[in-house]
Amino acid sequence: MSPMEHKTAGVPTLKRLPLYLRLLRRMNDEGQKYASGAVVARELGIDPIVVRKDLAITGAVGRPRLGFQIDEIISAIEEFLGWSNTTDAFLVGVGHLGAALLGYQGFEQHGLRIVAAFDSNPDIIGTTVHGRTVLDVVQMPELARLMHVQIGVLTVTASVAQKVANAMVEGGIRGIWNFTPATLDVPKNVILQREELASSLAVLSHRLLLGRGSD
Amino acid sequence: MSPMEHKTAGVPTLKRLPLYLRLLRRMNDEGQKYASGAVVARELGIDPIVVRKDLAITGAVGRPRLGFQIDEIISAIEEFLGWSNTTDAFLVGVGHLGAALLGYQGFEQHGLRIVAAFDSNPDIIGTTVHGRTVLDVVQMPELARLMHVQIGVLTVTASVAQKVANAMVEGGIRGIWNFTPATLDVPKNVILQREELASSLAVLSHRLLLGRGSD
DNA sequence: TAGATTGTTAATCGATTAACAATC
DNA sequence: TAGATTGTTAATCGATTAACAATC
Repeated sequence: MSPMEHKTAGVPTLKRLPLYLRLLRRMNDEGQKYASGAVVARELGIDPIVVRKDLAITGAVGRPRLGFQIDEIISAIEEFLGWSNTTDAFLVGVGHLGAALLGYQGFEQHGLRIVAAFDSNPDIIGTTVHGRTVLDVVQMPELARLMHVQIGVLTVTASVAQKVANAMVEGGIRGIWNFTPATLDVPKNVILQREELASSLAVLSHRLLLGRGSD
Repeated sequence: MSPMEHKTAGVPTLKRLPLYLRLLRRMNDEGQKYASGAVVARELGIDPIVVRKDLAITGAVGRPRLGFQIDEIISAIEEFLGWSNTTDAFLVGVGHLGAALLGYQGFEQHGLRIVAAFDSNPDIIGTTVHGRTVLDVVQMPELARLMHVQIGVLTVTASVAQKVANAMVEGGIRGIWNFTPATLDVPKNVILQREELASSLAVLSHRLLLGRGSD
């Protein structure tokens, strides 16, 4: 009940919160003042009880008959995820995927600002990709320390992933968003988030094989 | 026990299977003949009991003391995921992300071959991206039917996602890999796999906020 | 008041973890 | 034989689903 206390949520809940947030922001843009968990559930095709439990964990309080005041529930979710203030991030590896992520405008709405991009390829260093000059990766750890960068986005080839991850840790980076297939070894206090396309594809492939839809 | 019977696996298991597969292929390339679940577990930082259960579901049989014969276990996982034969896919939306996915060589190892790319932008139609000429999206449904394409990779902007998804369904596509933030409405027999970067980021952000590492 | 929605408590389900017998 | 590993059975944990009282 203390104001700054932070409940911990399960991974399934955390993964659903951004979906609610996106919908609620849209409803807010449309000028609506209240949103009920029931409506959110219907719109997203999620069980209403799940929505209620998820929203409850953010600490938001709804009103029977009306639902949640939209600006309040949006703030509650943002606070809970740490998205009320943007966190600075470095991106290392400006290949196709890295460039695509640099070009994605939506991250700021999710509390992430990629403030600089790095590569080791001399042909890429010095070029400008989506408004950011690509710097030499050797400068990365020092700059990370200087700028107190918290998150590293890792879009290099698998063979150098561990080396770059080490450099990120050296630079004081606390969370690594790993888009490579490499299994990384980092100190226990560093948070790893793996983005595994193969895993998603496996779920799709297996379901396709079973021939069962989204029921 | 019938030869073509297919057990159904939970999502967590399905997401881990590609990790095992990648490691086992590498061990195979290194000339190893046997791999124990224990070694796989150690290498990937996963509980050995989980690995044993996951491998068991593919139908593979190991030998005490030795482990699994590598070529057999690789085949078992591939069969289970439907990755022993590649499935043809169409990609629609050749923006930054679409181009990045077209450039990714690894999909064939995961049973996916993107055989054609489509867009609606006249400036992009006709250009060649990573060896594939971009076609007009109006041709997509007809070609999908003709070529019996099973999977559609959706990398368009959110505002046209539903329309393109409808066209994919019209073309007989059975599984849609949705890289847009849109919530899609498709017939029950069509399988949706959503790739939600915001969800991954939410998990990372929340953990960062709690200050707890990967323990 | 009547009715829809919240928030909580209980029941069910599935995944993870633990324990151990079987096997080579 | 001894010992490592498989495969199975049981226990625990957490998430989902169900039921219902409280509230505006």
